[in-house]
Amino acid sequence: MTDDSGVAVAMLVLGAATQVIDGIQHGLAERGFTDVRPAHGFAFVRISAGDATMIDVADYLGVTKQAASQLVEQLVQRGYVIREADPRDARSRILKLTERGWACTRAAEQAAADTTDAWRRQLGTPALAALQSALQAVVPPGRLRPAW
Amino acid sequence: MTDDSGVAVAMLVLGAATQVIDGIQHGLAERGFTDVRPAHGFAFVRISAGDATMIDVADYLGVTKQAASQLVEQLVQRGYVIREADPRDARSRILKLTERGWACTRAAEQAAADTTDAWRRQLGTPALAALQSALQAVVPPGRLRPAW
DNA sequence: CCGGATGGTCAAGTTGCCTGACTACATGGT
DNA sequence: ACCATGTAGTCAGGCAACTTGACCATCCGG
Repeated sequence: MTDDSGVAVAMLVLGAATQVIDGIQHGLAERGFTDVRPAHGFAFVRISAGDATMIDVADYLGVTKQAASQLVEQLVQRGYVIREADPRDARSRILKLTERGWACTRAAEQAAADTTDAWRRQLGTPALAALQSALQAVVPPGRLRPAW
Repeated sequence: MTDDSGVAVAMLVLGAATQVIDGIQHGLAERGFTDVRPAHGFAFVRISAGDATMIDVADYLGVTKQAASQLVEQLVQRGYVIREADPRDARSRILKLTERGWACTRAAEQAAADTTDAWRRQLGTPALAALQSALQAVVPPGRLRPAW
C-alpha cells in the first residue's frame, strides 16, 4: 500500500480535472462568454441552485464574505446576476441568475458535456459509466469549490 | 448525448481533484511542511524530473518566466531548491531539489497515496485499477499544471 | 565578430483575496 | 417595549501572486 500506483491515480485525476476546467473555459470563450473565470462558475452553481444569499455563496466557495461580495458584484455588473430583496430579511439579498446568466450556465454545461463526450468516444459508454459510478462512490455530494 | 450525465462526470472529476489537492495540502501540513502551496508542488514535479531550467518550470506551469522566477526564489529561500551552474550555458541555472525538497516530495506522494488508499477502501482494488486505466486512456501524459 | 535570439532579473502595475471596522437589521430575554 | 447580542452586507486598506515592459549577459549562425 501507498506505493507508486496510488500517486499515479491522484495525478491522473488532476490531469482530468484540468481538462474539464480548460474545456469549459475554452467552450465558454467560443460561445462568447469571455468575461467569466472558473471561480465565477462555482458561484453560478450555488446561485442557480436557488435561494442563495451572498454569504451562502461565500461558504460554498470557501472564501470570505468580502471576497464573495466582490465576485458577485462583478457578475452583477456583467449582467449575469441580479440582487433581489429578501422578503423575510431586509438586510439580505437573494441572488438570482439573469437570462444571460442562465445562458452562460447552459453554455458551460454544454462545454463540460463536450469534454466528457470526448472521453466517451475513447472509453466507450460502459467504461465511462463505470468511471462515473466509481467517482460517485468516492466524491461526497454537495459543495463544489475551487481547490488550487 | 451531451445530456446531464456528461456534466455529472465532469463535476465528479472536479470533486475528486479537490480531494486530492486538499489531501496533499493537509498531509503536508501534518508532516510539517506548512510553507508550500499547490503551485509549488507542480514546480517540484518538473524540477524533480531533472534538468530543469527556470524557463522549463515556467512553461510547465503555464506562467511567465518572471512568475516562475519568483516562485523558485521562494523555494530557494525556504531550502527546497538550489540553483546550480549550467556547464553548457553560463546564462542558465539548473534547478535541483535539496534533501528537504526530496523529503517534501516524498511527503506529498505519501499524502496523495493516503487519499487514493481511502478510495481503494471504498471501491476495492479492482475498481480502483479500472478507474486508473480509464483515466490513463483519457489523460495525455506529460505536463501537469494548476488549472483553476 | 557582429546581430538576433535566449535565459534570467528588476521594476511597476493589476487583481484576487484577506483582515478589520463599520452600518443596518433581526432576534431573544427581561 | 427595549436593549444586548448576533447576523447580512459594505467600505477601506493591505498582502501576495501574477502580469507586462525594460533591461543585461550570454549564446549562436551568418
